Amino acid sequence: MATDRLSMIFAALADPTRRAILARLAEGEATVSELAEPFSISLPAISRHLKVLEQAGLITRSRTAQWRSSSLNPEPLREATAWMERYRRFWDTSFDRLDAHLRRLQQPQSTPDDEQQ
Amino acid sequence: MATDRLSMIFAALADPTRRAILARLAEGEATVSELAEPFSISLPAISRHLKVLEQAGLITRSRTAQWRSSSLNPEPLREATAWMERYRRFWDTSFDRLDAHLRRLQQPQSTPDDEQQ
DNA sequence: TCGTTAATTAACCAACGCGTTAAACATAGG
DNA sequence: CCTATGTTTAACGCGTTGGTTAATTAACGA
Repeated sequence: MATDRLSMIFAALADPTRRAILARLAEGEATVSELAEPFSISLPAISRHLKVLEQAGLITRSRTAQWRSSSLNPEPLREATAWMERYRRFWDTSFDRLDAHLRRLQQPQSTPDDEQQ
Repeated sequence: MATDRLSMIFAALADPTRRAILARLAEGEATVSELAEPFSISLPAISRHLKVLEQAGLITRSRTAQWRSSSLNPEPLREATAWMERYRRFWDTSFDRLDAHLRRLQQPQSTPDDEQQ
């Protein structure tokens, strides 16, 4: 498994089944069986997708009786968006204009920097 | 390899070395050797990271003489951000307030939906 | 043409990801 | 208790990823 948090988040999002699960959870919390219903894969497979999402912090889980219900935790999505946001000036033209404006006003130009490894 | 575009983008971003390469490319285009310099891994390894980034559409490559220079292509980052944007209302409180406001005004509530698979 | 430099491809290996089925665990409830 | 239901864990297969070193390709330049 990936060691750093951001890698875990992106890796979790790299699977279409997991993204679909998140989309479902956006409508409200759901049990494992409910989440598995739209898919043609086994329950253990779903169970492990949920573990990946949980370890990435994208869902939180609670138990009542024999049901484990998952609910969306958006925090990591905010983190991932924040990382990408640093590149926004490369595609968002209005941001480009803002960027140019700020650069005219202030002295330092900031460029995105990633974690060194 | 992942089949859909979004999965390829997220998978490409899931590696810290590749994110660092993107950060370096945000400062301007660079050759393979220049990109490899900060890392303690071999040139072939870097070469394959670049192939992953290229296939995800995150970089474009050009050649002059024996140098292959890479430059950032932000489009996929915009795509990925657009996907996450649908969940913004779950963490952004000002969006929450806007969302609540819109829900009060209009009848249908929209929830994010993912690609079915 | 020959050597040097830049980069990729080939061949290999260990670890991981994602699926399976079968077994085990946890809780409710007759 | 025993059984049914919901979920996870175990054990396995198989393709992919991410690294290595060695060989190959590509282009320049004396």
